[in-house]
Amino acid sequence: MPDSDSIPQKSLIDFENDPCRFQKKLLGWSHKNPRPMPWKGEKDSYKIWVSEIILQQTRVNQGWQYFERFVKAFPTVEALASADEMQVLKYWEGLGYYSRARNLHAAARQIVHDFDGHFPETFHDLKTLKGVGDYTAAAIASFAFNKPHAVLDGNVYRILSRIFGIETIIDLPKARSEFQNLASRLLDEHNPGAFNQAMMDFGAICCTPAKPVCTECPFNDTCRARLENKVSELPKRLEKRARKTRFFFYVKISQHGFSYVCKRESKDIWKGLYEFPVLELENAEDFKLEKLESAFFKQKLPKGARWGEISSEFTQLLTHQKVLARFVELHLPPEIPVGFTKESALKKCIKVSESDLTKKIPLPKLIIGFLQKKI
DNA sequence: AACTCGGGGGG
DNA sequence: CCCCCAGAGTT
Repeated sequence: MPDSDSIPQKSLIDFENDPCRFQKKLLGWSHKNPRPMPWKGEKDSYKIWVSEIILQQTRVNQGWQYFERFVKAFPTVEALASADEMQVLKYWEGLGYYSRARNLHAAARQIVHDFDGHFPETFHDLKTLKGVGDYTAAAIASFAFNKPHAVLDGNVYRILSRIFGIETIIDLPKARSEFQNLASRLLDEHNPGAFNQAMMDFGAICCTPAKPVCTECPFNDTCRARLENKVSELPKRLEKRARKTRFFFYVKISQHGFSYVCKRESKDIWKGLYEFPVLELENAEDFKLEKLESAFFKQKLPKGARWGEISSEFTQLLTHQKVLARFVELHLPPEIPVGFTKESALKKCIKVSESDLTKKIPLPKLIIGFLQKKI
């Protein structure tokens, strides 16, 4: 372990005053390590925008099928703006972070109305779009319009924290400005798109979160984390919080080939998606029909209604919570209308055919899992 | 500044 | 299991 005096300070900070040297190493690496992607070389700002939104907190492998389907269904900003939200969400089904889809849709309408259908080109204007923050605005500005804005994403945090040995906890707001300033200083202003692309490719392929390939890294001679044996400790993050478990008891109503679903409106998970009438329970011991009967029907089941079996457990892991669900079918005779109860949980339901349920209604993965297992 | 929004792939 | 991913919005 070399003491810190033996580390050549000058060569480490030298990148900040000599960004060209950083750029040369990075772009040299990029040239030797091409990373083909479906949207690379894309000039259509609309498609660049869509790809950036889809890729937020999402791996390329997970997102690219969605991207291709999405731009095929909505080839232009006008097409997206004139679609309805349920249709847009259906194309997002299974991808997660559904506010991205709702914001994308709303922003398409912003572009048509506020920008007269002309895609905004400046960082400032881009940021007025819903769902477009610092990262996405910089990405679109640089990729589509060759404007000098450095992107700051998870890759960039990781790369810079290691090369410069920055121990600031990256979840903290002050880290954002610190890293943004550094990234902006290093940016190749004559080639911002290529620089940003190279940074992210480098982070995805070489300076990876676990087991980075330092032997092939162009910065391995001066990387502070490597010299100090801290590669696995950087970047520094906040401790994770514990995950809470929630219990959802779903009622799948079956009535001559139709079901009832309601839209999740509250400020909670899966906003905008649809689900069966649900009773949220306090604990796993409450999965009992009496609970449903008292909550939904005030103890009195409609005439002719018949319960099915309570399903096994279905679970869905989210970042901050775990959802544990059971389903039970309620067979209803055709003549009983949905307004059979005064319960608000059922009042807002819409009646859908089994085929619309899977083809048109955007559903959480949890529900899809139940539907597939049932068949 | 803290929290929340999904889901998947890899160690 | 745990980590984290081409982040953003809300409180």
